[in-house]
Amino acid sequence: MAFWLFKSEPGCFSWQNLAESPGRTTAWDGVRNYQARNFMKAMRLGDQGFFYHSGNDPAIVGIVRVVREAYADHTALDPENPHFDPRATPEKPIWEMVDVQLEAAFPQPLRRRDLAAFPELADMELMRRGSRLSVQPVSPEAFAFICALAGGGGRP
DNA sequence: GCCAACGTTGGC
DNA sequence: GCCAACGTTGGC
Repeated sequence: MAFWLFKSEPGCFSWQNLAESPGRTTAWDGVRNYQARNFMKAMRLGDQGFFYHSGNDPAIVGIVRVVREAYADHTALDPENPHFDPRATPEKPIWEMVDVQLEAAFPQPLRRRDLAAFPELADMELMRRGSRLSVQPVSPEAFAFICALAGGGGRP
């Protein structure tokens, strides 16, 4: 079992929607970065990940679970889609996505600036200055540590 | 809004 | 293959 972190801009993808309809499946599409894509390809059914909102006062707001492993991201083929990639073809879609479901919403969002105070989390990719990776691995230790901080919200 | 850091592109 | 220019991300 591996652990991950999914980054989303508030407004771009609604955590609210996800939180209000448990069991709803969401395709994590639109990722156009090779490193992030490769992490998604490495995801396995049942893997868990943090849902992170960037933007103003960025925070981890909960946990999602991978319910479908990587498959072609068809939004790359759609010229109307903001994430359209002219290089993508049905035979070679280039980009992939996974499906996730809400696992737990934290009672309170864990703000990045609060998390930054913990030396235990200093090695997280998220804490690296200038890090822009939108899908990233999280160590089991960091995952458990943050879940414990969240208190009751989630479990590793 | 600012700006540092990043990934990608393209000329050579 | 190098690297400068560019557009974008994301924390503040």
